[in-house]
Amino acid sequence: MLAKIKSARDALRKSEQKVADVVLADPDGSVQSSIQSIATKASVSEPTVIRFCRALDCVGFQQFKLRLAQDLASRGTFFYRDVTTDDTSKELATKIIDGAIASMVQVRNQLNYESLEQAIELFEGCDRIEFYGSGGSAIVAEDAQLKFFRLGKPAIAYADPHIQHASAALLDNKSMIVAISHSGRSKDILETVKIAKQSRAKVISVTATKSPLAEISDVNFSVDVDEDSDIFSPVKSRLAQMIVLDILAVGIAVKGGEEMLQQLARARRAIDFKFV
Amino acid sequence: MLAKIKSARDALRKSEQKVADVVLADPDGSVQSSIQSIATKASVSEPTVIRFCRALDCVGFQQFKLRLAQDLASRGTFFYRDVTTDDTSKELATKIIDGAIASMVQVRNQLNYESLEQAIELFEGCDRIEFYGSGGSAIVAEDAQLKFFRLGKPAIAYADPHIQHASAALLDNKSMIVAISHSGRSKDILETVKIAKQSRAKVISVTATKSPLAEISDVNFSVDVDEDSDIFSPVKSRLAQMIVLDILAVGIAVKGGEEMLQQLARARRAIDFKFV
DNA sequence: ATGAAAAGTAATAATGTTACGTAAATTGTA
DNA sequence: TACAATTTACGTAACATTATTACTTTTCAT
Repeated sequence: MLAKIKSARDALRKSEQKVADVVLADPDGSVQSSIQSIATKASVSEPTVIRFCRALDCVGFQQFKLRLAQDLASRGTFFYRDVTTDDTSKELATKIIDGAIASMVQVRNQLNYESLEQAIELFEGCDRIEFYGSGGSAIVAEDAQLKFFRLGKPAIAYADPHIQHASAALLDNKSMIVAISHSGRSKDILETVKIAKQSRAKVISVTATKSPLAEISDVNFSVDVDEDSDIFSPVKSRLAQMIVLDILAVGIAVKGGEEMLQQLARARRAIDFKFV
Repeated sequence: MLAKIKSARDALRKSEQKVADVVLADPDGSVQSSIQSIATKASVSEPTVIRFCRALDCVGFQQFKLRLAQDLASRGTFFYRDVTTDDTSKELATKIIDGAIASMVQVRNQLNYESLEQAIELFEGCDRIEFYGSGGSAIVAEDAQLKFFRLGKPAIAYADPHIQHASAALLDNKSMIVAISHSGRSKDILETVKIAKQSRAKVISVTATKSPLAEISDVNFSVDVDEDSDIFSPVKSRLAQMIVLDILAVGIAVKGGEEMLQQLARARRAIDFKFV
C-alpha cells in the first residue's frame, strides 16, 4: 500500500497529493487517525480524503486504513532492508529472499479480486491472447505465454515494440492483450495499447496504480513495488508480476472445469519423452 | 491477536465468549464487519462487543479491528494447500501466493552458501557466461541474462537445444555456463553440458538435488519443489530458480564494489528516455 | 466567457460509545 | 433453606463521533 501510494502520488489531484504526503510522512500515525484529523493535517476537506482513498482502489476510508495497517504489519515481519556491500553471502541471500517474500505478501494484500473475475470473464469471450512487455517485463510476458497457451487458445508474447505495434493493429474485438510494465509509463507500450484499443481488443494491464497504462486499460492489476530497493536487481517486481499472471491463469483453468484439467494433463504428458 | 483471543476465551463472560467464537470462526470476515453485524452474528448487543474488545486490552472496536487485521496480514503460516476447483478467487490467490512463499522459504533454508561463494569465485575467473534452459527454464535463463550482462561481461541465453550444443562446443576454459532445469533429467540439457565440459567450461547448475545434471556440474544450487502441486501451473520452481540466480548476481555485484555499482546505475539511466 | 474538473460546505447516514436500568447471579444472614 | 443485599452481567436507548453523499463554489483551461 505504501508503495502503491508512492507510485500513484503523481497521478493524483493537487489536494489529494497533500493527503498522500501526510500519510507517507507518518503511516503508523495515520492508521490510527480519523478522517478528520488527516484532513486537518493535510489542510484539505474530509471528502478529499475519501476521494484519495477511492483513487487507491479502496471503497472507503475504513478499508484504506485496514489495508495500510496490513501493509505496515507485513513490513515488520520481513524486513526488506537493502543489501549493502559488506553483507556476508548469507545475509545477502536472506535479505533478497525476504524482500521477495515481502513483495509477495504485498501482492496478496492488495490484489483486486473484482479485477480478477472481470479478467477471467473477458478471457472467456476471446479467442486469442497476446502478451506485450519490454525489458524485464518481456520475461514475464514470455512466462505468461507458456502458461496461457496450455489453456487451449492461441497465446503469443512479443518483446519488440515494432512487432507489438504491427500485431496490435491486426487484432479484433475477440482478442485480449495483456500489457506488462513496471512503471506503466513506457512510451512504447502505451502506443501499443492505443493501437490495440483502436482494434477493439480487450486490454488487461499489470502495472503501477494510476499510471498512464493503468488508466487506459479495461482491467488493471496493480503491482506496486518500491523502486529504491531495485538498484542491484529488479527481481521483485518481476516476481510479483509473474505471480499475478499465474493467479489469472489458474483462475481461468479452474473456471474451465474438468475439461481444461485434462487438457493441462495432456500438455504435460506431451513432453515426457524429453527426460531420461 | 488470534492466539490472544483463544487463550482469553475461557476467562471471558458468557456473551463475550459468543463474540470470541464468531471472530475466531471467521477472522477475515470480521475485520471487515461493523460492530453491528458482529453483534447480530453472535446474538448479543453492541456494547457487549465493545466490552469484548476492552477485555482484550483494546481501547475500542476500531483498535481491535486494526490489530486483528495486522495479525492476519503477518500470520506466517504459508502452508501450501493444493488449489481445488471449488475455490473462490480469493482462496485461489491466497493458496498460490502462499505456495510461492513457501517455496522461497525453502530456498532460504536449503541454499548452500559454499556453492554461492564458489560460483562467485568461478565467475571472476571467466570472461563470458552463457545460460541454458528449455521450456519453463528458458524464461529463467533469459531473466538471468538480463541481470548478468549488466555486470560487465558478455552474457547470453539460449533456449534452443541445437544452438545450445553449437554454442557449448565453442566455449573455452574462461567460459562459464549455467544450466537451468527443473528436473535435471532433460536429455537435451545433459547433452549440452557434456559438450561444454569437453570445451573445459565451468558448469554451474540450478536444478534438483542428486539429479544427473547436478552430478556432472562443478557447482550445483539445489532447487527442489514439489512436483504434485504443479498440475495447474509450474510457477513455483521458476520463481525459486530466479531468486537463486538473483542472489548470485547480487553477490557478484556486491563483490565488485563501488565500480560495479556505478556500472549498474549507468545501465539504468540509459533507458530513462523511454518513459513519459 | 464558458464549460469541465477540482475542491469545499453542509446535510445525512452509519457507526461506535456512554449512561443508565434491569435481570441474573452471588453472597451473607436469619 | 429462604430471603434479602450486593455485585456482576447484559441490554436499551440516547448520544457522540465519524464517514459519506449531495450539492455549491471555486479554479483552471480553452
